[in-house]
Amino acid sequence: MEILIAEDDEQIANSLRKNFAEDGNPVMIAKDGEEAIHFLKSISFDVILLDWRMPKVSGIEVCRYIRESGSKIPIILLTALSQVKNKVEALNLGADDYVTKPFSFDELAARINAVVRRYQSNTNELIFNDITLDLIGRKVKTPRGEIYLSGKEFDLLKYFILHKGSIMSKEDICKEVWGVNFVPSTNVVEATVKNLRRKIEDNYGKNLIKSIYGEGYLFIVE
Amino acid sequence: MEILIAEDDEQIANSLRKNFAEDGNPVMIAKDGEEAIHFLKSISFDVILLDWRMPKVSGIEVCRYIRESGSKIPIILLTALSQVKNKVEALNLGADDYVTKPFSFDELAARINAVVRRYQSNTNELIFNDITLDLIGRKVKTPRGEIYLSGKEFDLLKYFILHKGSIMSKEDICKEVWGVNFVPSTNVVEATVKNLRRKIEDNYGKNLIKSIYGEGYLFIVE
DNA sequence: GTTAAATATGAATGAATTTTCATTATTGTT
DNA sequence: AACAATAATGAAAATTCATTCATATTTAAC
Repeated sequence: MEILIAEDDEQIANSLRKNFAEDGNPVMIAKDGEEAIHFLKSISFDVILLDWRMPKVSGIEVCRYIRESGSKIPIILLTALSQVKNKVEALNLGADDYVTKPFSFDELAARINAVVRRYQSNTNELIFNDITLDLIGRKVKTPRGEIYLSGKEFDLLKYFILHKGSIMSKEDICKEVWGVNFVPSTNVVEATVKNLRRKIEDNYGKNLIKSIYGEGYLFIVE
Repeated sequence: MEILIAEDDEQIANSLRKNFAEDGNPVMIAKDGEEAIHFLKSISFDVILLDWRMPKVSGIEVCRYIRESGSKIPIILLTALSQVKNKVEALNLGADDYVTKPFSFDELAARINAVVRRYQSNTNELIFNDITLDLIGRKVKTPRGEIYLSGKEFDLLKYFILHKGSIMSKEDICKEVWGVNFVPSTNVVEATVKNLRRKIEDNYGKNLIKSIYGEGYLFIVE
């Protein structure tokens, strides 16, 4: 999880960096609000921690800037200002949480997780290795570009990825993808699997959809 | 905003109810965790406030129950337990925030807003009056049932609702819905508007898509 | 290896969707 | 009111999609 910390107190910043590093989370430190905005323009983070009082541009201004630019990235204010009016201002401006110094690192970490979990659980992307399904735009992105799938193919791939690693019977596939409680007497499923295979395996290079004789299909996860 | 409060201390519960009522938010009070779960089964809320220590079923158990049942509804723990380990436990279990008693009502209200805002901004539904677009399932629900829209019609309606109340030029519509940076020499847009009008206005009864001569279209919001 | 069941495939069909076009209606301007 | 520009409409054409069918291939069990 990539974390951006905007904090002018070097001691606090480094202590945080050390703690996050122990959990395996890379941290980038901006020494003021201006630098934070600069970083945000080119790098993408999972969460942003902002001190309120900083040189040049304050944390609350950075928060306002981020939300006005349309980004929904999780923001946590991390400041010594403990007055209710400050908290209310920050939260109403679009901050997701407000933690007052001094704080426990464990609590901060838990709050970050809560906020990031909520953010990510609601993203409309389904990611498998380097295949990304945009569930709203109904597009499939891979490092080699976009694959164009028809409606049924997209639904089927979505079902496969959601149930990757376990065998999916044709009954279940028909129920979910075709909305019928029986396996059609024809071979629509096989035919659609065929077309889907052609499109994604051409792009991906290797076999992803395995047939399990007599049982169904298996989307391979290594 | 419908709020469920699970709190066995009647005084606190009633004080909260009064405060929320002043802001125009209806509140339901459960006197223990069991009652909270009972309410949750039949009524839908926008946010849930849980006391930790309660008779029969504790708040943390209610929280666990809600998340295990698959619901993503915002949950705030509201308790006297101020230890970090309690906060961490609750947040890791799926709570969105943790507020310790005594607390400022204004801060609580701001935290509720933050959590609900994040929840709602990420739902995959676009709601306009009593028309609901399911952006993932690509279905349109109205009180009279489902309307079936074709792909382009759905995209167009989505664009209209997202930009309701302001005039949309054909250039912008073409860019967003058809993915082209010019207005086609033919009248695809008008033709699709026609079909969309037929389908939703039949169902809705009144004119929703207004043509602005020489400028574009306007989705009416009263 | 043979066999029967299951799955894969290419091509064809049929259905739905998107787009086009010719015509009619509406709007704002003079 | 007449005109020109813009928008609406119905129906046809073109395209895309989902499904079917006949045939080929693969699989597991004997």
